[in-house]
Amino acid sequence: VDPSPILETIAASGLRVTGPRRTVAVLVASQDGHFTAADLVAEAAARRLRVGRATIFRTLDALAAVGAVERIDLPSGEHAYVLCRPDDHHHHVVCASCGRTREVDDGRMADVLAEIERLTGYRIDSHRIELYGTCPVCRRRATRRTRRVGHTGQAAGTAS
Amino acid sequence: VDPSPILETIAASGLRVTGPRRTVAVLVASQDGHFTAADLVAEAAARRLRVGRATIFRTLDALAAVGAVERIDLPSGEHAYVLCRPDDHHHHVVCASCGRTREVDDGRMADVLAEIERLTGYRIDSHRIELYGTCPVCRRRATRRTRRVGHTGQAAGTAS
DNA sequence: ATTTTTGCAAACCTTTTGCATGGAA
DNA sequence: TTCCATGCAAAAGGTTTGCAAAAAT
Repeated sequence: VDPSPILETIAASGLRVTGPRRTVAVLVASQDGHFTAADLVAEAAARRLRVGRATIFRTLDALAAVGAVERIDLPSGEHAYVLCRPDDHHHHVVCASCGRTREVDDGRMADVLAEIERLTGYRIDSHRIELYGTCPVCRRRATRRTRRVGHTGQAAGTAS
Repeated sequence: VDPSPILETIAASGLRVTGPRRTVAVLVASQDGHFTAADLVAEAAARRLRVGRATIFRTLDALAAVGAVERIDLPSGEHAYVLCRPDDHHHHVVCASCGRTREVDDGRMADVLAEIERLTGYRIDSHRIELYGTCPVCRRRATRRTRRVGHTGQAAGTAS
């Protein structure tokens, strides 16, 4: 994918567009699905792109702050990131099998939240909604395998 | 609060009810709002209850596995736990100011998820939904303070 | 010029693990 | 008596930080 939008977001936020940040943007743009800071460190090493580990962490923080990526927590508790469009409000569905994510928009979620505010008296300032499942591709694969060997697939962990 | 339900859940799950686990149950039951493993370690030390750090981590894992507590991730990325009724499906609203949590039930969330499955083709196996906001008590406090000094309160971070 | 950013390495924090001992069922 | 659970201390991760040098505006 093209890293330019990430760099534009950085520039638009008044942050400096530096060499290392370009590198991180390229790495982020080339991920497909979610990725951890460690993934980027490893891939930078593999591609012989020299960026300090601290810079990767700091850049990911900055990107999350400006909305170019979102920090998510996998059911395992690992911290991961996903690339996303900065603008509108959305959530991610994460495939437990291949890690690919897909954005879904807020939809009627807002109504549900409004009702919860009414019921509890809390003012809800922010929320974190992460959905885990199996994407169509992996599902098809799993089905095929099931037919052959009776493999039942896997269920992800947390269901809060 | 009363730690007995926690111990009963442990027993009902075929785990052993041991001294250290009783201690952890008491600590958990006395938390109000969310708490981290470190909180329990600190409080155990303060109350001069001798439990190994590893045991606290292991017991929290076990409690989460049997549904006596739920592991959540705060907007800051910290791992925390909240006490909860094991049985039915629910979510937590966490007060960003005082940390108190309140359970809300699934409600129409299930419908929303079903629609998302339809739209994306993903099969959703599990989800993690955490809501952050301000509870009625803190909200009142914040308002009072605002009137006096123009304090604007705080917004939590992540809004996925 | 000025201010931000980087890289490195060390520091920090949280969580896990090996293993011998102790305790529940 | 037989496993399961504990404690300790060490190890393992993951993330942050201080600081001098380098780069961006």
